[in-house]
Amino acid sequence: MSRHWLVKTEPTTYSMADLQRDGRTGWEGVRNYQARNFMRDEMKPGDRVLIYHSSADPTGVAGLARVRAAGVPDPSQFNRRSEAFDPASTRESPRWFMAELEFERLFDRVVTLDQLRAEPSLAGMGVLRRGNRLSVMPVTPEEYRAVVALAGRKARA
DNA sequence: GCCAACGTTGGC
DNA sequence: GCCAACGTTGGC
Repeated sequence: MSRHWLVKTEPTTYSMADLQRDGRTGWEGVRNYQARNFMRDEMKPGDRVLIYHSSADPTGVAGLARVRAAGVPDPSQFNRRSEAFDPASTRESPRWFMAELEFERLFDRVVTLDQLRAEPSLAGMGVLRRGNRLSVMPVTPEEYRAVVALAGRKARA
């Protein structure tokens, strides 16, 4: 059964528009064990993903992606020049894993944090929880659908 | 830039 | 295995 996810990114580092341009990307640099475990053990190809812009104006869900692959060793852990370099990790036994995400849709407007908070059906959503810092987390199918509904129809060309 | 929240590290 | 210090996240 396919699952649904929310992943955070700071758009000054990598934005939904960047994903649209690239088509797909490796979700590198996540260095939190819980987030890693989700990407290594629970994400599956085809899963749907909400892309959330944090430390942004406005903050909120900026679009949709799909999991192309999961449990992929994160190459940045081996890159000395990367901020995410991990000298303790080896290629034989990598510590960090990532997902590969595929662009699906850029929302016409960000579904803002305020909008998410105002939506009763999203009251239990992880990203709204106080003090939440997890950058990869599951969402329920209902939450996913509610966010897509808030984004509205795709504008006509 | 502030600061609350919380994960990680390391001394013991 | 405790827990204080420290670093990071992320909204404001």
